[in-house]
Amino acid sequence: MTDRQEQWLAAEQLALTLTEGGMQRMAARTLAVFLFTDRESVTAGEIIEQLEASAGSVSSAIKSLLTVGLIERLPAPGSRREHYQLRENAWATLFTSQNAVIQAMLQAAAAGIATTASSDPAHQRLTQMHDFYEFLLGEIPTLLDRWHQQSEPSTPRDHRRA
Amino acid sequence: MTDRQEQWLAAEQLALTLTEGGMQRMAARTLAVFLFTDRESVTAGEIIEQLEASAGSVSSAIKSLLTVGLIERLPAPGSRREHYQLRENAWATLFTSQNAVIQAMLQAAAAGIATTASSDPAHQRLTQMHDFYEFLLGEIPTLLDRWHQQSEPSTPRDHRRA
DNA sequence: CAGAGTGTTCAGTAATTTCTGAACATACGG
DNA sequence: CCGTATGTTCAGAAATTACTGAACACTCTG
Repeated sequence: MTDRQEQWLAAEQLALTLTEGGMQRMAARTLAVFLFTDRESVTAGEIIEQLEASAGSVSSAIKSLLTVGLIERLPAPGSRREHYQLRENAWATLFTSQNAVIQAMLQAAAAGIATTASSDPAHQRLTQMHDFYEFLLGEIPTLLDRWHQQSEPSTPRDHRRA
Repeated sequence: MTDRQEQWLAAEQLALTLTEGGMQRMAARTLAVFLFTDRESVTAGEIIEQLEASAGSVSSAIKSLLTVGLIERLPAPGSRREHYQLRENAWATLFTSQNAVIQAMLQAAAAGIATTASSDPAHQRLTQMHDFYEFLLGEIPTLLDRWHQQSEPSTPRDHRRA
């Protein structure tokens, strides 16, 4: 098997993982193309060809990736085709999108706490849950700060293991 | 509307959120019951009644929650029914289960890196992705340590906002 | 402004996931 | 032990989700 074939296998594998993590199937496969392509930017046609999918499904996948900020439309280079590429901080964005989930969990917990007496065992459980997710939510910005400091500095050091 | 009804609404809301986050529907609803019930422990029959679901689906939901360690079977208190309850650190467990996803992403990235030349733009993208998830994976244990320190100390301070 | 190349939308269909119901297993109680 | 209450499994039904294909819209080009 050629390297190229292995690459697309790895890409589909990644897409599967993303799908299990809650991402829509075609969006995940499309994202994988953006990651594994050997070009700087990609057009819808190229994605259609690579995934052997319909224009319709690719169109909506691109739309959703744009919406969540994982890819961006390139300023049209005079061509008739739209070009897209993976955004710089796509992975941090993907991670951050979990915040919405955490927020929702917090709200659900708060709603439950508001309607239970403190003697109710549920009150305790809900409070524990609430505290945990509140903690998480507070830690994430710090975490991303640390990441940006580690990856962005003007003297990019070598990350590889010894 | 009574408080009790509001509570179950909040519970179903939470279940929906969990489902969007990738959890199976009935497992999510069952987990919500464990969280919002006013009892110390719950039996399958009570869940069936609360969710108006079939014995079969509740049985498999309980099984999967047990498998991932979110609930535990209580030492039978002489009764014929099995009793279950939410485990102490359920939320941390749920959060930690994301590690598997991160691991898979790392592997996919590594597989792609291995088959691309460093001149290939994909090589760069994959390396960035790999570095990010490696960073994340390294931070999570620290994060949970901090949580346990904050929540477990013998002098449990007041978490509420001023 | 007509024609060709792209992109988008959406109704219908295909595939997948999820739930149910009933048969089967298990264990307690008398 | 037998009967009953409870739990589990699994094939099929129901519901949901995802994809396609074709009609429509837009935009550049000559």
